Amino acid sequence: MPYRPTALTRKNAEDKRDGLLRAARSLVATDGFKAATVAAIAARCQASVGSVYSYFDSRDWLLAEVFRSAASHEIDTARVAVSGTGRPAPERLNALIRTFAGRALQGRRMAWALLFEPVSPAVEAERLVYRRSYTELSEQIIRDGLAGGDFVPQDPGLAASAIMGAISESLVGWIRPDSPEPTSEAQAGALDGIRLFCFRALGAQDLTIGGTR
Amino acid sequence: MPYRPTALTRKNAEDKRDGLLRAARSLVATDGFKAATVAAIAARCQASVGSVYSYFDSRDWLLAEVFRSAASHEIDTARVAVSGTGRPAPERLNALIRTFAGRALQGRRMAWALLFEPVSPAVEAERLVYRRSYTELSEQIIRDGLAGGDFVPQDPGLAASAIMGAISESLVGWIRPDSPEPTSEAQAGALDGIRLFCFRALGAQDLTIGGTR
DNA sequence: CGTTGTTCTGAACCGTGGTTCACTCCTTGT
DNA sequence: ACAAGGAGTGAACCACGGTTCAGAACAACG
Repeated sequence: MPYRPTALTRKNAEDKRDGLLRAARSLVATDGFKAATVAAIAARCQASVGSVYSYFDSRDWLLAEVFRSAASHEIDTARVAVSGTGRPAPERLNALIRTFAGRALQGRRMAWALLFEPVSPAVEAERLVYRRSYTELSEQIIRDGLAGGDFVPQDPGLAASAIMGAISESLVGWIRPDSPEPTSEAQAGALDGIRLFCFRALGAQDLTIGGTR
Repeated sequence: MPYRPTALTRKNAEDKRDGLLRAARSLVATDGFKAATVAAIAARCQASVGSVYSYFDSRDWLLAEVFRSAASHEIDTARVAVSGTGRPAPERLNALIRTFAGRALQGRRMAWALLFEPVSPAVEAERLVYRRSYTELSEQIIRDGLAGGDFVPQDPGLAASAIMGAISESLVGWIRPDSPEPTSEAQAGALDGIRLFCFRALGAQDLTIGGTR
């Protein structure tokens, strides 16, 4: 029954919307999509459940937007890391692996949410484009490497999928919600193992190209 | 209100239980765990919802048992396919890939259910041991191959995970519920691509060892 | 047949969390 | 001041499917 909003009209509507979005995102980053109930999101903003629905059509849309924003941030980061068509493909692939796996190990809960947590179909659709973006990034690098003779001939699409799968599966043990925080040595070791695995799989001649650093 | 059971007392209790299990399994094989509601399972056996609970403690347990039985059948098949400690590791790895991927492409809906469909935590726990079994199978082969000098030195655990991930991810596009049935040529092509990818990743010298057939 | 014990039945119940909407509170215009 | 209108509120609503349980249906036995 109290009415608290401190001098904000629809001028601040965008702010409010962003606030809800940020609240939801923070909940997801901490405890996954499951925990981002409408009630919890509203509570974070001292808002009411009902008001959420004046900014979003449904919880699904809200969460889809959260996913989209978080995912596109990840993708953008990766895209920057692998950019530079002139750079050697192995080096760029290494950058992709380092960025993808490194960031996942940093923000484990969010990575889990983005990659593995069961979500509603609406959010799953976003995940599909997210994964596909990564795979396409990888595929382009492989194509370039193929053209430059860095890798042995193969189907770039299949290779890209397999590589993303290999990385994901290697990661899943580390970022599973109830798994203990890995030591940084363990992380480095895993990361290097993944890199070697992928480089060998692609048939890169020099496994140290675009090496550890 | 009618009472239909045709002359069956608790002597046939096991049969009835099996019937429910089989009904559930068939529903899962057709439409996934989601579709295996208690009501649907009961209906398949001309049983009532309530009677299901005289054979199973809960739906979760029932589905966990369905998962266990289906999964262990898969694992057993794979175990047989890769058996023979004397056989060369590359050949055994190839058998694993062929069995795993081939069977998944055969029974796509069931493979989807076992590998990817979102399920309750109780069933997810079963999935964990299922995946782990496959990974261990793969890991053992890699260890043997390492000992025999078939593969280049590497962490067998990491390699096993990565390989399972590579296979799974390469498969997911083909067995996703709404994806079209792939032609057998496409299947063969994908399978061969996966095999080459894995062999290269492990650093097998002769990629044709344990080859297409 | 009655009695007793067992199994089956399915409508009602329940927990959960997204969604709605009649109402309240505040701001703005006159 | 007061009316109009927009924003916020949260309890009630709803959908869904798993779970329960009081009673019906049946078989076995005397």
